[in-house]
Amino acid sequence: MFELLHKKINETIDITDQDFEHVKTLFIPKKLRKKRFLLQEGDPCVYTCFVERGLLRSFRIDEKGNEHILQFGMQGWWIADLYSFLTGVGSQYNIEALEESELLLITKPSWDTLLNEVPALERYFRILIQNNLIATQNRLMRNMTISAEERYTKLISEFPDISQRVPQHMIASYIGVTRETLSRLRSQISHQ
Amino acid sequence: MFELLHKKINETIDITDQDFEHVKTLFIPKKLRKKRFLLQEGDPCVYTCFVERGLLRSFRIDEKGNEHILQFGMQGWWIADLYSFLTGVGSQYNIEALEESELLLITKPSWDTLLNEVPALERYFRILIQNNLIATQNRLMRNMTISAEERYTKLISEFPDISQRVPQHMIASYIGVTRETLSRLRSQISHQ
DNA sequence: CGCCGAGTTGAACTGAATCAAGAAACGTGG
DNA sequence: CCACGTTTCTTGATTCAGTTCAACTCGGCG
Repeated sequence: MFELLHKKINETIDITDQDFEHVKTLFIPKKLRKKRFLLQEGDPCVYTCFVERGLLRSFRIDEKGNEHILQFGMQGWWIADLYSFLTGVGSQYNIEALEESELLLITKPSWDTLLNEVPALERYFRILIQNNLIATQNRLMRNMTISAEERYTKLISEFPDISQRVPQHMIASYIGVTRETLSRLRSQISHQ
Repeated sequence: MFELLHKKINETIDITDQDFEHVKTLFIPKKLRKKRFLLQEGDPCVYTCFVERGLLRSFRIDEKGNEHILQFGMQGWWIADLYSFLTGVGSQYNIEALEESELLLITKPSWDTLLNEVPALERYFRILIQNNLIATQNRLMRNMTISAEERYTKLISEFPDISQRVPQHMIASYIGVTRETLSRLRSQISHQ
């Protein structure tokens, strides 16, 4: 259950087996079935979630009822409503399993404990968040500079398996267009 | 020169005077005049920059020659091309002073040294980057969910002084519209 | 004085949204 | 294992927010 988390942490920092044993005690393993929610809009985000296996998404629903996907959480990634997790206020996002998933959850108090007791993890999380920030900045700039078609083709070339695992209307709402528009873009692309 | 940095660090972590004296030795103070560049697209981003006083912006120029602003760097904020700084590859962004500014610069080797010698700063930077990530995610979602007019009015209400300090065409390129569009939105707003 | 960057305004255009309808794929219960 | 309802995807017609191109004004500064 903890293999992937152990591997991921070891990729960025050195962690002793003893420290990792301590890490284990603070996480709550959870299986989540497809279409089940880990977090509903309005509820405080009690857990930060590491995805050992499966696939989740975090998304928001606007006034018109349209979904907007902030993030896909694939194996080895973290997913949460960060602001809600840190402050305890009601969440702006929903988090839902797109596949049957195995998760490792940690509460804010446990996370604080963990960072104090295993200070080396500060660096792990700093680098994790740093990479996430870089990726989010890139996505933001892409949304401002390139067309919907380019955003689609780049996404597919970077995450080829996404089109097998995620329904098209969700890919549309990730790149920031309607399902109809993405459908038309795809048919254009296939007719060269 | 280091007052604001000291204050900012002290707001998030406890740092001894001795440690802060050490911090001081690793930064390079620099004054940058209006319209001068700290970083040009293509050059590696050698420094991460703390803004003691003044105002900078980081931006990209697309194939059509349009500017897109990633970030404004106000007093007390950090600014850099993070990816270039961390990896050493050529930068995607330009960084330019919008006002006469006083900066504190640190190189990657010095920053690495700093984090190893003053481990408490890992937490400071983790939290700094965390807040930046939250803000960037919010901006991304706003771009996908609300109209240009709303993005403008929200920006102005959150940073009221921005409209005094930054020319309108840069505000336009920050919210992701052309200068003409922003000009029209503003005249609509003023005629209720 | 003349020039340049910043802002405004108008007209034509366009990429994407919206509204509407139907076809295909899926999965759940009987 | 089939039947039915739901979700997903497609296609067409229309509308709309924002872009593009072009011309003009204003203020500051060398």
